[in-house]
Amino acid sequence: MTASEGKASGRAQGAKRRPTMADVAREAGVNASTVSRAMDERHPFSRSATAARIKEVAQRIGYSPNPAAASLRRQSTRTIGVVVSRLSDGVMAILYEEIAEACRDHGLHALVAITHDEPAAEAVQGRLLLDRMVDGLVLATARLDSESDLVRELAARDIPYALALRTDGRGPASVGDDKLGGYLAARHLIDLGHRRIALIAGPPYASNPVGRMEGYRTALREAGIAVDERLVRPSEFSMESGEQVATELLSAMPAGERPTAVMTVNDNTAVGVMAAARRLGISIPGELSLVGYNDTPLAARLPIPLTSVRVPLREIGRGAVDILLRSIEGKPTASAVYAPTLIPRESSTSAP
Amino acid sequence: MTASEGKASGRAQGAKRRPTMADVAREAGVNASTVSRAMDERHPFSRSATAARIKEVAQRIGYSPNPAAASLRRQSTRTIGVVVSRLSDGVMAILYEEIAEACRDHGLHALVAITHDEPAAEAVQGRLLLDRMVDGLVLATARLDSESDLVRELAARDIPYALALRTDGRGPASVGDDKLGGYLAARHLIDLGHRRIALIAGPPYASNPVGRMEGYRTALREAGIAVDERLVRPSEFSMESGEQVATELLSAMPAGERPTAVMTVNDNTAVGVMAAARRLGISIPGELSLVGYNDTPLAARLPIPLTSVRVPLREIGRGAVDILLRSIEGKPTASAVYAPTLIPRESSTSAP
DNA sequence: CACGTAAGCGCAATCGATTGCATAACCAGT
DNA sequence: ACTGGTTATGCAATCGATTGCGCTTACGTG
Repeated sequence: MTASEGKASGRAQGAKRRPTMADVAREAGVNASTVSRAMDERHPFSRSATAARIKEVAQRIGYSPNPAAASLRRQSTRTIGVVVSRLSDGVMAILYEEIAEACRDHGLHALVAITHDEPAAEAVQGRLLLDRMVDGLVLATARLDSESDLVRELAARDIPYALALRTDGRGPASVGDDKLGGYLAARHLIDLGHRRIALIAGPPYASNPVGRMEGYRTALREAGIAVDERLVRPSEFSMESGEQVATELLSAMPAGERPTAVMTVNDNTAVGVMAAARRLGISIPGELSLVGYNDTPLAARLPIPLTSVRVPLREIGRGAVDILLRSIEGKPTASAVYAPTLIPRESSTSAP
Repeated sequence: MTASEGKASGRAQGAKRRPTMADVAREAGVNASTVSRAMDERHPFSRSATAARIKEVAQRIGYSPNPAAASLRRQSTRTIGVVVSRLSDGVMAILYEEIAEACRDHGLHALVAITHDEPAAEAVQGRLLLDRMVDGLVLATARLDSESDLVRELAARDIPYALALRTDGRGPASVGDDKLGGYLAARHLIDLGHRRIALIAGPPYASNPVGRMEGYRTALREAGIAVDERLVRPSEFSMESGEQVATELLSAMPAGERPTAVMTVNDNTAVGVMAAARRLGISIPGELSLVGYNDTPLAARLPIPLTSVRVPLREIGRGAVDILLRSIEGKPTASAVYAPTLIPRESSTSAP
């Protein structure tokens, strides 16, 4: 406890009540409404001499506005909600960090809610955020299969929202170009001379695997390679699932027909493939080239550095916030698609 | 846009104004204050027949309380702030998820703020949270070296807080038993017959590396092994740093004196060691046993599954919230320490 | 010099929930 | 029937910032 400094405002009470706008007003000899206007950067008055003096007083007595009071009166919290499946997923975590930073740049705050990948939790968490009076939502949990209850509710209640990272094929979305990413990965392997290229594709309800598969098919078609459907496998996003699917793929196939390359829906799955390959005694990249997706920090540092497709999460996050802001301001919105980049590393090499 | 459904409450105005307590009161034929009491679960009246009827009405017209108004009047937001270094760090992300869930169980909300490991950002982010009127803070950014500006300010302004995961050696903290964890890891390697055990220890400003090193020293002393200080190296927490330090450690040493085992401050660092070993042609676990820390999901799925020390993040997170709640309620607080567990996997085996 | 216009600023209402105080209703005990 | 004691509920003030309305002042122009 520092020795009690003589507070400039000579109030007797020793209590540490948080100063309010009225305190600033009294101290500056103006009305509270003037203080309010002085503090509001969007107001031209806030750049006048009086405003400067008021801000100086505010600074001195340690005033900061009470957001509850402002939200109540303004009927807007300057806060948006972000719904993600989980933060322990590196991609989601980075996406959220970018969204939060973009918000700060726009003078907004962000609240996260987590669904743990349970589809029913989306609506629950979304409503929880709406109860907190958020001005809009960013959803990173969109699915292609069922129309989301939450999205329907948002549309019905006319609440602004934006989809990020994944799309439901309808709403305004900020996403990576999965078709291009899938194409780049496949094309990379084709250029290295591979002809038997497997795809571990992820679940069909997510837009990303679907787009990436399309890109894969396009690249193969372009190169005159017929797609062997046995080499295209669905999976979950996890390492476990990747390992399991890869084990099936690599073991249950006559030696000659075994793929010489695998591309996966994400880096986690690729790690699973590495584990499976090691267990089966298949060397990477000697006998099997491998390409992941997302270029998570892990990819570059794996014992065998992983070729991966880098997704511009920063742009996707900022794009989602931009869409949402336009929507909040009542302007028309359009989806945005950002191009990924292939990062070649040691896990992919020329076909044997 | 779905066709406008006739809202149950027969108000004429087509606008979709959010119903307020006054609406519920009118509909139920009581005063707003009665509605307030009926909704407050801590109030005995909320379990009466009238209360049930009021809640039914609230449900029907789709009322949910406006938290801004409640916070303003109550002078408490029922929200706590959580300061972490980054969410893209798996351990921090899980910790935050657990804290958020613990909060929900207590009817609280959680707000995250991110410092990106910049010491100066802690105070900035903390103040931002305080400006939002959070009722308390959980800090996962404690350092041993400098006394934190933020902690000093919290103490001075008498604002409840709890440290999580890391401690500054002073404030109330909820942490894992790093001394025990370090001991378990070292003991495991000693039991496998290793005598030359290196430690990549992490930076000295964080409490965890320091504790783990202590445990390491205790285990070695107990086994009658003199600590070779050349084998104890500081590092950052990153994979990059792990790889660099491991490269120095493993290459700049006469063959006979090279360690037969390495334990690291976390799994990331261990991945870096794997990369370094592979580059130097040292096989794991054949020539070098490796033990990580934190048991991140990655550890089990690495090409060579990593022996690691599992930290009870759930308990640590909940413990931090418990401490904070007690502090908010004005009760005395005490630090809590939770025991970790060693999870043996393939990366550690008998000494050559 | 008078008048029009705009900027500066005060007044008071307002946002929606909570809570101290007061009144009314009700119950049991004697 | 009366009294002391709950319990249910209404009334009105309150939390702190915002904002429409309108008065005052300053400045520029013909």
